[in-house]
Amino acid sequence: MLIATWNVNSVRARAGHVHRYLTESAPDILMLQEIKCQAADFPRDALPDGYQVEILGQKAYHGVAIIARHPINLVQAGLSTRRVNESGGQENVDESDAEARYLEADIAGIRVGDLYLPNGNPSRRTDEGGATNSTTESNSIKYDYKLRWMQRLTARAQELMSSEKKFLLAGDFNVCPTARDLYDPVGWRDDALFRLDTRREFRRLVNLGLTDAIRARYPDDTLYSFWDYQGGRWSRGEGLRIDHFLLSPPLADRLVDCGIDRTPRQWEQPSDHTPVWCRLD
Amino acid sequence: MLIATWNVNSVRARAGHVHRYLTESAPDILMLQEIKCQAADFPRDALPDGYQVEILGQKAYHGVAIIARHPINLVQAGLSTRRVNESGGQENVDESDAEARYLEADIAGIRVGDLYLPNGNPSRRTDEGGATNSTTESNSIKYDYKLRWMQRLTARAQELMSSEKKFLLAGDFNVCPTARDLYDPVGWRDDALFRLDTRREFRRLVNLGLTDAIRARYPDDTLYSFWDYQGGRWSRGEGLRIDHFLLSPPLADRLVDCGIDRTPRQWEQPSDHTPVWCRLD
DNA sequence: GACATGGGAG
DNA sequence: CTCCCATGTC
Repeated sequence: MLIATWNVNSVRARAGHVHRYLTESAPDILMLQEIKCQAADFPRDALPDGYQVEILGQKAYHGVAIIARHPINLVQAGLSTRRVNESGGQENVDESDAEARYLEADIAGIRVGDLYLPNGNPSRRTDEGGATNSTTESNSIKYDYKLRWMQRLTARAQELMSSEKKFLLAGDFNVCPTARDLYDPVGWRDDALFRLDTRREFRRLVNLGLTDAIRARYPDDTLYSFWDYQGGRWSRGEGLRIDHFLLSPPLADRLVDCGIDRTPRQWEQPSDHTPVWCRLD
Repeated sequence: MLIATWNVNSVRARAGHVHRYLTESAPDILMLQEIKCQAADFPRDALPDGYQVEILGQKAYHGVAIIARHPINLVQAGLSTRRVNESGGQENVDESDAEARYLEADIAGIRVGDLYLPNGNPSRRTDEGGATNSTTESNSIKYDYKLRWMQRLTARAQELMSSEKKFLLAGDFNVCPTARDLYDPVGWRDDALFRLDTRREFRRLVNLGLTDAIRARYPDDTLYSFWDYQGGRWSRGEGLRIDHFLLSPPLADRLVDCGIDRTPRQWEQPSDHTPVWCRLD
């Protein structure tokens, strides 16, 4: 069972890449982030024969999709616990569902959560004083939103830990878990992707008992999954590891191999992210 | 000597097409219209080895360029007679030079004028009366500008007829000379490309003694050089003949063959125009 | 319908 | 740097 995750930075701009990746790597499941379109605009011709797709989309931004060769049984879209009842009753939409960032499904006996965690920058709110030029620093609205979103994700993971046997969370977490996971830890000290508060919240999640597959398999390697378009980061080899697979204990036991496939980052007009994959027996 | 003209509708969007056309058809001279960029942004990699280019560009709209395998000796950019003097003295810019639409050069002993004539639509100004709902029709500002531009072009052609032996004018004239030159003469009766005033002004130009090469070679054929993107005009075969070669008498005598090459209109993401070409001995 | 622009986002 | 959108031209 081969499972992959990929932030494609617009599935319409990258339909050819998605088709090529599915054809050449033939994953059983591919979880996409930042599809940047509504479900109706998802390019179906990106899917080779035999693949199906479930989509949580919105206009212009965010958006996640799960592509698989097995039937996809949708469990929930969004992170809120309350769902719409069948008689059209009250839906209690969590703040974390305002944007299309989370899709959960059962596929071939595995529960998968596909997520696109908020970036959170700018991290600090800067109130500029007039003549004094004084600045007071507090968390920005966007950073607070990120932290709350992470808390909601952790709550969901907690539910899954209690109730489910086999599940994984994969996607673009927008978190560098440790200083080894980015090219310039000092320069990024205050960035929402690496701030101590971010890493602490990520550790809370992992400490539920999840396994960061890539780091478990390669404890000491420098591995990145994202290289900014700006500043020639790819050619300088300056990236971040922010796309992750978190495996629940029974799936961690089934981990055969995993890796980061840098090939698609070298294709024409690539996404700034490249696929991360896991093979389970 | 093979000479071609092509409205490319953005040379940056069509750099690959221009390169392919130059490679496959190998014209000695290619005159482009609607390059839609400043000279500095012209994609030089559109030129195969051995070709050079002279550009009159501006931001976003219009813009003409002459590409050739022979040295290009620029004569003038724009239609005004007065030029900048070398000591930086007064330049008398004609109204017709406000937009980048005309470039004239000597190449291999031939004077060529590359032009992108104003479209002129909307043709009529409509003053809506309030309660009465009356409308008075007079020429629009854009149509008047087109007619004046044509008059200035005719004046330039008159100068060339008097002083020069061999010259041609080629480009996007935005004029259907006769009812045979568009798919729906009745429907287009009032359009700036086919209005009687437009055709009359075009005839004044031709009547200086110029030869409309395509029509001279194919007196009775239905031939188009432009098919609107909208309404599936290409697939319906509904076009306009608005791109022309006008030859002065000595060049008309040297006309070996000419045609409209519909191939590039069938390439991926094509221009709405296709190249028109002439072979002179 | 397919270019251009400028602004917002990452 | 490379997407998205809205508006404007033809």
